[in-house]
Amino acid sequence: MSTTAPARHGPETRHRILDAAEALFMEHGLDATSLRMITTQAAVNLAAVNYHFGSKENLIQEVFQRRLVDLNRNRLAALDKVEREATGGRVKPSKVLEAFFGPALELACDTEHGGRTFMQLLGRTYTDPNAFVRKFLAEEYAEVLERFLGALYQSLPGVPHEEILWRFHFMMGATSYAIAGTDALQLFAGKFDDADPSRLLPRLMSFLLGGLRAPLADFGEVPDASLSDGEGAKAA
Amino acid sequence: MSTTAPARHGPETRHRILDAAEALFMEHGLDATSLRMITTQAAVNLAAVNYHFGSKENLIQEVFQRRLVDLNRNRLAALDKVEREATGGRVKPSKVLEAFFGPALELACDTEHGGRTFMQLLGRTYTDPNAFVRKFLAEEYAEVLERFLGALYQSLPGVPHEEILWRFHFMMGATSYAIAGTDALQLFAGKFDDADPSRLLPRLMSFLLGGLRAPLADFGEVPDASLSDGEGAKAA
DNA sequence: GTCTATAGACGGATAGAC
DNA sequence: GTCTATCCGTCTATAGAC
Repeated sequence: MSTTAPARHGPETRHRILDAAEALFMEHGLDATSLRMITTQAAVNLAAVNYHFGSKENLIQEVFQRRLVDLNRNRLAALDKVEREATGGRVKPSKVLEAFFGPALELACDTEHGGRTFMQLLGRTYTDPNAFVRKFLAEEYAEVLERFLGALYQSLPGVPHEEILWRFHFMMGATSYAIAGTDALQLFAGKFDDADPSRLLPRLMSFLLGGLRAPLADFGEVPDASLSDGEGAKAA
Repeated sequence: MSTTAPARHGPETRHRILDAAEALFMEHGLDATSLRMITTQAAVNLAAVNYHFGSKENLIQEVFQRRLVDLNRNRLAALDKVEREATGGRVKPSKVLEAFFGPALELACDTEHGGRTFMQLLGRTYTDPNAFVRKFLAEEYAEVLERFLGALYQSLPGVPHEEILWRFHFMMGATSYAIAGTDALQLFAGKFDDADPSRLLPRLMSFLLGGLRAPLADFGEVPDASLSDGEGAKAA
């Protein structure tokens, strides 16, 4: 076919390893997934992992980076768009939320190419005890978080930044659980009539916006207007 | 001292193992914590774990049960009280939330006797990939969940049960992250001026109530009154 | 680039003396 | 109840032939 005897599965092997690792990490967790499980499922040789990635830690890192780079780029692009189209320079909090959580939920709806699997994995990894993983995720998120927090500060003038920080934290928690736990967690097993992730977006957005704009607990002097959006939570 | 040469550390050894296990499970995760790490920290012999608990799985189970039994009993007692004191048989949603999340946050404030450690551990364990752990937690929660969901259904008449289910899911997610992630997660590292868990309660309650009572995304025909509490979120 | 074989460390669990 | 010593399995990573 080609010039010289080609390497049988050059870049293909890498992808198969990454795909298998992603699925198994989701199913069993980072720690409990061995390289042997990964290479078996990927139908490649055990040594291929260390050849292509050097170590399990590097493999983990690449599994996350592969998807996170796109996801966070989409988020920043969405925020750019929202800020460009803001009427009178005033960005609505709901628009900021949609720019951040929308792309994540969109990815979580992709059951065809593993996007859903990845988002479930990501959600539970935020609280992974492994220090290396947490540090890596924090670095990967630093820029996006900075941008979105800044946008929220501006869109909610008069609200203490610390309060916004907390609520953003709460919102990430609610979202992560909603994605990671829908069919993984057994607490609500059999209770959801409808686990379709595409119907999650409007539900979640409504909840998040309600929480974000709730009356402040300790700062009664802040006028309600600064917490308002000008419109109610709306379906997508 | 006593009659015959007594067993040197009868029940004490059990407690030391449980305490050490709790702390180490929190710090490193269930999987990454070896029995050797536990027995070293507890200053007991390696074989003591299998003597007292039979297996690592049983040890894990007892670590959780020890605290969960009390926590869930407190929750049910708080709900009983709320239902007894309800004016006109109508229980406010905010009271139901306080009965469920109040005892959890109270325990999370106990830094003296490991309550905080346990709640951080519990928060991340909800999404643990280990099927055994998830199944066990689900069973431990079944009764409480049933009772609280029923109370919420009654306190929010006209709101579809499925919607309440989802919002309860969101609320548990927000709470778990708030507790588990405050100093474990690095995403917001250095950003919180005040990580004092005792100040978390009013912040979180306000957020949760705002989310629970947010306008419904898909069911615009429900009157606002059914989502209202009669009072705003209030500080603790 | 792919493979086999194995090194070297660590895991949970147990047998049996005390 | 406590301890030492050990079995046996699995893990990551690597060396070296092809």
